[in-house]
Amino acid sequence: MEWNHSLNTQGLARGGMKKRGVTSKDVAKLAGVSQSAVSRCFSPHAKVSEATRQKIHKAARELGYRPNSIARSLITRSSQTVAVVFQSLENPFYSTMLERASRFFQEQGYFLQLFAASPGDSIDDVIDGLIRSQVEGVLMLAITLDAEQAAMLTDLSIPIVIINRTVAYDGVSQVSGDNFHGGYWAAQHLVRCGHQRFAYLAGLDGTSTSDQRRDGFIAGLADKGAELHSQDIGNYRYDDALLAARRLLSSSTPPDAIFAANDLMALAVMEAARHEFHLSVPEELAIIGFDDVPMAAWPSHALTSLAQPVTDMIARATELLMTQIHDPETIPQHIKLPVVPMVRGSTRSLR
Amino acid sequence: MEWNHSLNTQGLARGGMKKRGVTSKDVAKLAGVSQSAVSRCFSPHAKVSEATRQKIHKAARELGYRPNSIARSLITRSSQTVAVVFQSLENPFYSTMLERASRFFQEQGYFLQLFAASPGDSIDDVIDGLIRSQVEGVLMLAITLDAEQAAMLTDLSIPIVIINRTVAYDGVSQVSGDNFHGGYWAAQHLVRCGHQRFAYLAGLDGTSTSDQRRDGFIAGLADKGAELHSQDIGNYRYDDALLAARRLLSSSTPPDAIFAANDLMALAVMEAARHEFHLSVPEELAIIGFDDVPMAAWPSHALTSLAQPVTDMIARATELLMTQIHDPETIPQHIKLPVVPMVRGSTRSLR
DNA sequence: GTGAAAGCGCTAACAT
DNA sequence: ATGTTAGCGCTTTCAC
Repeated sequence: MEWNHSLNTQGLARGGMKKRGVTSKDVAKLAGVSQSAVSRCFSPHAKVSEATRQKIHKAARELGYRPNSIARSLITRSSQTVAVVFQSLENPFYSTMLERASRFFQEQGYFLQLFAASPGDSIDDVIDGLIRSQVEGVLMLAITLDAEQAAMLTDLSIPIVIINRTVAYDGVSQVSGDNFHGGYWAAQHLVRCGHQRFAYLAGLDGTSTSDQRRDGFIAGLADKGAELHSQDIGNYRYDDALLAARRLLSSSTPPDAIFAANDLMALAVMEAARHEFHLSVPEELAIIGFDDVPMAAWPSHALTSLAQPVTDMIARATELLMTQIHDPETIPQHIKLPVVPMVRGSTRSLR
Repeated sequence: MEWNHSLNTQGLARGGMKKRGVTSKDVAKLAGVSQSAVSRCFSPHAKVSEATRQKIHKAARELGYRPNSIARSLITRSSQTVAVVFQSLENPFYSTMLERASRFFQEQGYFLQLFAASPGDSIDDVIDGLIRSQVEGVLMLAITLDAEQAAMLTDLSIPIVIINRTVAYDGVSQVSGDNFHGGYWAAQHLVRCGHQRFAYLAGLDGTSTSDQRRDGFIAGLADKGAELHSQDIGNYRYDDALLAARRLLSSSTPPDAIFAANDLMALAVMEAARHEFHLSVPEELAIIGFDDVPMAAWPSHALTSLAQPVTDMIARATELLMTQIHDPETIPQHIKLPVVPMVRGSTRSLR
């Protein structure tokens, strides 16, 4: 204990020196109890007498003791940590979800580790990090895994919930909007409004959301005897969508209706159409987005969009993850939530 | 080892059962070496012969071994984790910073733990979490600490970098824009454009950014012989700013120029002015924001704003934090970066 | 109710 | 270069 003595006499006084924190042993010594008594005292179901509880808390407060959760994790084999993996936070749809998830897990007494999946890179490095840090569950924000990657985690009984992407195998939970019907509605609505040349602005190539929305859009057109006039890709990003919009609208026979795979891109189309091509929206160009981010409702944009129930989605996803963490027998679920058309000024009124 | 035997014969085969992960001991046994050899093999400066390295890696790959970083953290007393604490991610200014920070720390081999500071609540709970989880550094996104709270962390030699808030004491680093001069410029610009009634839309009450921008604004007005006509508060949030804008513009003598403490609020003012009060911007109402988020530059908004160098800010902050983590002797710095006026259509042209 | 003792999975001396 | 040993700070039997 001489070591701790030196800590208290000079370690705290001088700045800059790397010192170890207060341990349960220090508290035990000051309180005159055993180290295990201190440990019990900081456990939820403390079997300690009121008298010792007092002594220990007093000593703990004096020393500024906080249980080291790393040591706790090692012995209990539970990190009390969940991971959130994301691609990009440019879309407020995802930053909102992250914020909600963060608050939710924090309330549940869990820590949240954040992992960024770089667009180009493989996600294997992220998976490695997830396993090394022993997270107890993973929330994937618009991240796809193949079956093998998912198995790496689920084999270690680390549950996964994927938001806004669908995968073809079981074993992971997923929560997403009804992309197909969203696309379908967009097509039917545009046809009903009397448009002729329908373009699709895709999100990220090969993502389930983008593909399903496109498939629904094409099916919706087909059922009205119409077909896709043109398409381009905007990677779900504003800047890329701006470039795509310019390409689409520069055509000698440009589309008169564009369905974009998310609002961010739809708004880029709107900016380009109005301010670069001087088209009136919706008379000369109708635009529909997806997500219904708050900006879509701003009167300047008045973007018709398919609202994804973001509050519901993140709540279902986080609760599902917690359930699976607490009971590993829980069957992973595939939840598909309805999307709701929000008709605004970026599409013509019917008739 | 009988335990591990049962693990391998049935644990992996059956699903749903909670099993422990592969440890360095398992790998050692399979490779026919000591456990410490395995440990060395996964350390940066491995002093192992090529032969054993091969054997170990082969065994590790076979078993799917990954070092348990919790155990490593316990012995090395370093969690390889930094924390980011935020209030809200509604403003893309912060979600962008978070994304950048996440990628930066990940590249440096650090984990990132995310903590949400609830608006009303004290952040003592967050501080408790930071200490318990033994983070090695803390990035505060627009979070203020008082001296005592900061000392809790710095006494444990956990460096803190505060972004976009300033505090009056030393011991923590801070990176922010030059709020005062930003406000000063806004005032001078509005006066030069010929406006008469100047309103300030404050951010969150008592935050350094909001106060400094207001003080600069008032000083800028005063130097032109003008003064503040009215002010209101929007809590840095879109919705609250919308309400504030309605209050300001409903006055019998409404302002003809509003300086908002951030772009999100400025855009709310713009929406209300144009679409609810049918005012032309900038002829009847000039608007200036702060931050220069991407949306500000969209032609529909063309918001004059004071650009904060977000890329620079987050880079300086993260690098500073890493420096302080690696060398505890590093003196905390207070960095104030210049803000750059971006003149756009929401203010009249001069003369 | 309380303490002694045995680890959790790893790293880091210290021998060899 | 490799193995042996002693912990990191905590939780959790197990006696008492």
